[in-house]
Order: sequence, then C-alpha cells, then structure tokens
Amino acid sequence: MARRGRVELRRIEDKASRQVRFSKRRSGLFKKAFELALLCDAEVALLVFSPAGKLYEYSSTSIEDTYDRYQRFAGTGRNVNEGDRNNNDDAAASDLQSRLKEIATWSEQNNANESDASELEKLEKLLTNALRDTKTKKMLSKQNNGGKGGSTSSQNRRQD
Amino acid sequence: MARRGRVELRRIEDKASRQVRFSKRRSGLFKKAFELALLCDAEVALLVFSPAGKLYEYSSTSIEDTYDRYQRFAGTGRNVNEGDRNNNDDAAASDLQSRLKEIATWSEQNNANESDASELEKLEKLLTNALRDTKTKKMLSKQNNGGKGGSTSSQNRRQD
DNA sequence: AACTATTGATAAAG
DNA sequence: TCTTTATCAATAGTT
Repeated sequence: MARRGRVELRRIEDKASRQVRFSKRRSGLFKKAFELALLCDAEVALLVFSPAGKLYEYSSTSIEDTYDRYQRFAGTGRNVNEGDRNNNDDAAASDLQSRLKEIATWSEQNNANESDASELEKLEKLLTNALRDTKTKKMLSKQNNGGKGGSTSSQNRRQD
Repeated sequence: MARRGRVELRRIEDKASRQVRFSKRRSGLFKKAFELALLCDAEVALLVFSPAGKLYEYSSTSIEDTYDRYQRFAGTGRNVNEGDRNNNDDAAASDLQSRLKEIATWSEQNNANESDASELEKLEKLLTNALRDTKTKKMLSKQNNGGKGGSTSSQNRRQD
C-alpha cells in the first residue's frame, strides 16, 4: 500500500510514473521554497521546466531582481580563472562585510547621482571612522592581553 | 525533546533560531531541487540569498541558461532596460563607491569582531536605506521608460 | 484525485 | 557546532 523501500536516486523510466512524481515533488519543492523565504526571511528564486517544457516559477521578490542580484554577487567575488573553486562557502567573510560589498557593488551599478553622493559621503565618513576605531581598539586589546583579543582571521562558519 | 507541534508559518523572530533553521531548510530545499531534476528529468534553477546576503545556488544545467530560457519563455517583449546614463554623475559616484569598496576590503582583511559588527550594522543600515531611496528617486524621475515589471510571486498551475 | 504505509525532513535538546 | 531523538511532513504505490 505504500513505498516498498527507499527511493532510488535515478531517473524514473516509466513515463506516467515520472509525470505523477514530477507533479507531486514539484508542489513539495515550491512549498519548501516558499516556507524558506517566509520563515527565514530569505530571498528565493526558483525556476523549473518540466520534461514537457512547461515553466513553473516562484520568487519571494521577483525572478529578475534576484537574478540581477545573483549576477552582481557573482561578479564581485569571482575571478577569471576559477573553476568550481569557491562556490560561495569559503568566500563568506562576515555577514557585515559581504553586505558592505554588495552595497558597494549595487551602488556602482545603479550609480548614484551627485546629491546622493554628498549624502552618502557623510555616512561613508562615519563608517571610515568607526572602522578606524575598531582597528585601534583591537590593537590595544592585543597589547593588553598578549594578542588573545579576537581571532582576527579565518573563522569558518559552516552554517549561514 | 522534539517539536511540540506543527510548524508555524510565520517569520521566525529569534535570530539564532532563524539562522539554524535557514541552514537546515536550505539543505533540504537544495536536496529536493536536485532530486526533482534527477528523478523527473526536469530543468531546475534555484537561487537563495540568506538574510545575511550570502548566495546559494543550484542548477541542473546552468543558472544562466535556465534564466535565458525563462526569459524566452515568458518572452513577451520584455525590456532590456535603459542605457541613458548621466555621465556627470559618474565621476562623483564612482569616486564614492570606490572608496566604499576600499572600506569593505579593509574591513574584510581586518575582519572586525562581533561587537564591532553590531556597531557598524547601524551605519550599514543607514547606507542601505540611503541607497534605496536613491534608487526609488531615480525610478520616479524616469517613470516613462518602465523598467522591469516584476511578477511578484509564484504561479502555480495544476499538473504538467 | 484520494488514501495510507513508509520514508524523509527537521525542531528542539544534548 | 555536531549528533540525537521525537514528531511532523512528504510522498510512492495503490485504488
């Protein structure tokens, strides 16, 4: 009356069966995608073409926007001669810093005008100062406790 | 020792919990996407940005190819939008942005610790908002050459 | 399409 | 952070 065993991970040969499973699994996948976006506040874009060539899509914002963001993101971190090297895991750095990079990139591409720039200049100044303070603070704390202050590099987060 | 009841379908407020769940659900989603492609011979492209802005991607062929197919499919003369940039703005803007990039790079290399990050987070927020306002303002001032429309959500049909 | 027996996913705890 | 465990959720095969 139900499954006889584990699901085999290979292409389903029977056409009718494949069709039915596609339908069921597709619903499941889209539901999961929706839930991830809603529960975890993530930006999700999902495109599926059935074997018959029919399109199904979901996006928490818009396919176009998310794809654009993807391209910007990929453009920042990737070099010409990478292979399948760093997908996105070791590139992580800290949340803050990757977001800063995104903003910088976004800003560049959307290329703010002068009045925006003058507005932003102040913020940029604040940022610079804050970072300088950070640096100073870190140096001081190193001097005080023999460099134990904070692991300054290579902390690998496996989970995001 | 486990779930007490059904999963509530709303944004998870607790940051740590949301983080953990994102990680778990993300794995699950990608696994399902992979299985759908393999078992059912479908073409799948999936993009996910974590709340922190980190990118995760899967595609059975390639993101670009699938997106292209999507555009052709949805293909009713959709804009390749604008090319009217204002060069006057470019100089000032790019100057600002290159400095922003420098800051981001510096920040990355010196890898601020968590308390620093929380301090900076506020500033980053201001920056983000300022840039968003910029974008909005710009769109409004253009208004005639409609940009990307943006289908905001999913489209589900029955079976394929 | 609706129904279960099973496997699979996962939230909370350790 | 990784592992474990109790439950809930997805779904393969049947009707």
